[in-house]
Amino acid sequence: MAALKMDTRSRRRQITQAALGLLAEQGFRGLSMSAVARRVGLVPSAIYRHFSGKDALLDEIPDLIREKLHGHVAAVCEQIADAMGRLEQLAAIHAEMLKENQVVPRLLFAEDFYIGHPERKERIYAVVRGYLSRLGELFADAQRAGQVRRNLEPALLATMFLGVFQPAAVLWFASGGHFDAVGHTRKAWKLYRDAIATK
Amino acid sequence: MAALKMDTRSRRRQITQAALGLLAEQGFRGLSMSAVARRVGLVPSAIYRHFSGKDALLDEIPDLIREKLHGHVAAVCEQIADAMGRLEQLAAIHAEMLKENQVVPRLLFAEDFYIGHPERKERIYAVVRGYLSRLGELFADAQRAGQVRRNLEPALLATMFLGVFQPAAVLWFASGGHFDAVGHTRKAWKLYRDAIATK
DNA sequence: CTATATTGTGAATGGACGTTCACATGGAGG
DNA sequence: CCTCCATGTGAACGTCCATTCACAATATAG
Repeated sequence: MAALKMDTRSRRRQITQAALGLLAEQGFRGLSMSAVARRVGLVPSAIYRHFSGKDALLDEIPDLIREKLHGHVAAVCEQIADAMGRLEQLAAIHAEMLKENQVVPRLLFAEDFYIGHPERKERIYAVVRGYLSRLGELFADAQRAGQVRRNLEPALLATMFLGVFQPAAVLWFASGGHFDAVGHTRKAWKLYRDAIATK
Repeated sequence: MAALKMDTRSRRRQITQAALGLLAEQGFRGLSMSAVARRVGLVPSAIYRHFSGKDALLDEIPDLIREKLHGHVAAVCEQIADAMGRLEQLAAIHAEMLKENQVVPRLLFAEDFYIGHPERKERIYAVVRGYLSRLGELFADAQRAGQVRRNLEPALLATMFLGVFQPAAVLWFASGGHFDAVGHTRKAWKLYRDAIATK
């Protein structure tokens, strides 16, 4: 029954990843110390060798999400040079990776995560704003390339970009995975692209 | 300390309303039997005179939400005759009533609500689809009135309509009420309206 | 006014979860 | 090979919550 020993550095990574996985798959409710421990093959009390408590573990999560989101953008930017092409690909990625990206709304609407920890909500908000700001840069690129009308603010463009896949994500989630989020996102993107394109 | 007696019919309504209020204000976590009882001025065990258990109480909630959503549409349709005017007003209402309408995402992402009750998720999905279907009719009206291009499916139009205010709602929520959802929704609606308008 | 059914109360129960602690174990350095 | 510290274990504790139950209070019918 005894689990292999592991140095704290690796174990911490393993534990935070397990927590993120549980959050994505089962939501905040499934994120119990027992469940985390089970997932890494340990006993609940063993977690306390590496984290002072559940709070310390939860505090790691916003950063993991930020890295994940920015990872998507970075990957797209490496593959594609065209500004609008990048955005189109990003929309598609969001529609395809709903399963993993459920973490964001699930964490956002998990009250237990904020109760007594208002700074956590601010951190999540900062992550979202950071992502929107990055999207805004992409739209500004598209404007400089003459692909998007210059009278539209990048911040508005970025926020509305969320509207391209977010409703589809919600419907996909509510339908238990049946709603065709990829198809809807493709159509919505085309409409949005034409709406903001230079005439 | 003894609370006034009340017939089950009225008490049930009072209790379900209290539950809905708690859900809107504090989220699913705040929806404990003790909190519900406190809000109606009773003791937890008294709730069981009117509901067989928490499950029976929770089962009432989707219908309450449906009535609320359809109430918005009905009110707008009474006030305004023009199809596009109705939709514009609906978008504005959604942006203004974020505080109350938080119930929808809060319930949607409350895993505790579904665990062991898959039919509840289906019911919420049915409520959302019903609302989208109603929105689709409004867009079909606008198409018949020659205000919206006929080659766009009403279902797509309705879902994308959610994208007009939904990202603003999420940002408003994440920012703790600071994000200007009303302003963003107004701008987003204008862009969307022009994108789908007959040329 | 009195009897009875309905509604409200307070204490107690059981389960889930986070956390602690005394003890066991394994692996790296002497 | 042996020692010692970091890591893992299992049992126990406190808390919170939903639920139950014996009892009290109240309204209403007769």
